[in-house]
Amino acid sequence: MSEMQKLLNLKAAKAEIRAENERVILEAAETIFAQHGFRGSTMQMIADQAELPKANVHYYFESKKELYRRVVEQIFGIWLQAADSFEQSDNPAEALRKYIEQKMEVSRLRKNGSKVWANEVMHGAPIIQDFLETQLTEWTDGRIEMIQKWIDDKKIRPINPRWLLYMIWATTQHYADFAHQVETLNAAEPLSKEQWEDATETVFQIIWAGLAPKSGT
Amino acid sequence: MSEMQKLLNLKAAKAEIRAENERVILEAAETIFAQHGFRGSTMQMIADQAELPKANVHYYFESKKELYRRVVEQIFGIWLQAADSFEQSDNPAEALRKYIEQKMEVSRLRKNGSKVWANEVMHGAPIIQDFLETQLTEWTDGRIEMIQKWIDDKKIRPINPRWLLYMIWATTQHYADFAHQVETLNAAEPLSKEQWEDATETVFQIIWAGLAPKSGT
DNA sequence: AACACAGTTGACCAAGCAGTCAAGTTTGAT
DNA sequence: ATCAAACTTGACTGCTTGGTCAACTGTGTT
Repeated sequence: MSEMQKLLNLKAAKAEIRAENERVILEAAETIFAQHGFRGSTMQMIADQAELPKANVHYYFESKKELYRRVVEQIFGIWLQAADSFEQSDNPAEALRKYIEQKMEVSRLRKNGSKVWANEVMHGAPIIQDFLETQLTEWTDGRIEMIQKWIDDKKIRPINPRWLLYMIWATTQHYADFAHQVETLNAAEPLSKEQWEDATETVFQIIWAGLAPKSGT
Repeated sequence: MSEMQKLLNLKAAKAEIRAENERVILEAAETIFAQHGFRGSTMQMIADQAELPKANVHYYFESKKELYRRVVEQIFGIWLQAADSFEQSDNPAEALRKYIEQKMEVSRLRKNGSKVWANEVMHGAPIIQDFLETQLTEWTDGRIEMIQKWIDDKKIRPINPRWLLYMIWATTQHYADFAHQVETLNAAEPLSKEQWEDATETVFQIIWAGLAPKSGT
């Protein structure tokens, strides 16, 4: 075993502990930040959620802000990933269906992340303003161009693509950000699998019927 | 001047001071709570915004929670008021147009209120859960019945009315709650009057075209 | 056995904050 | 002029909380 190899083994073992702990803390932080917002969350709450002493959380993340930033960055990654589904088809109906389905899945499976993102943006995006200005702007402009092309090709009716995108974002995120309201209005029950599917289908149906030049899928 | 009259005059004068100060404080609180959330806002910030000493704010509102509750209750009133516009016509297209227009106006003019509401619901509605369970549930059930009747009368295509309502809420509130994102994507400019009108019209057009049995308004 | 080093943890501290209080001021009535 | 009652306000207090620190543990190397 060379010196180098030994060092690498040691580092690998330690790195694993570090990776696992960071994962646990990030997950706990996402939950707590989603429930209480940035200021409403305490490092103690996050530590309790992660089942670690508070000082240990500070060992892995310099500050509360740093931890929060990491959580928000993670969400943005997921957001972008879902956004890719827009590219999977050249057919407007299929592309939109895939994107809406994907965004609804994110709302269902990553409810906490969506809430943290919503909170961050609602308070003026103090942490991730640069993401909005660079990556989000680029992605949005690209998609607008794409939708405009559909319009030029008479594949969909002429509407302002920007407002269409906002409509999709808003509607799909609503099921995460306003989950509590949705559940209260659903006799205090979480939506069932069938309800999620029905809601997804309805959102797609209304939007697509609203866009199609004549009718049909 | 009777004893009673004198007392009433005094009371009226004092009541005016009280009413005015409460108004100023509530407005300041709405702004600050919208920007920083409940925990992120300090009584000092609210006092500064209202241009009053902090102790004076506490003279009019027992506690931060009490002040917050009053702000949220006020928003709910506005929300319900906008909701009335749904009733103004028996014609689905007109009723929906009025409602969407009204909700977009609320988003434009009462951005801060919308944000406070969104924040409250997102964090599990700890303060206004009773409103959700009573008034909001009643209103929603009523509207669902109404939309169902439109469907039964073949005035609109058969969709689940509940998801339609959520779609309208989500889309219109998006322009208030995510105003910062919308502005960032609009070259850091607030939407112009024309853009607001265009967005409103597009939202209505897509939804209505998505609902109409055949086509046209 | 001695060492190095990443990880763990209870105890502590300084800053910030909601809420209090007691001493003032203003206003209208007599 | 005097009084009462509502309003005003600077100074204070006790608690919460982000962050630190120094002592400790576990593990693999020599």
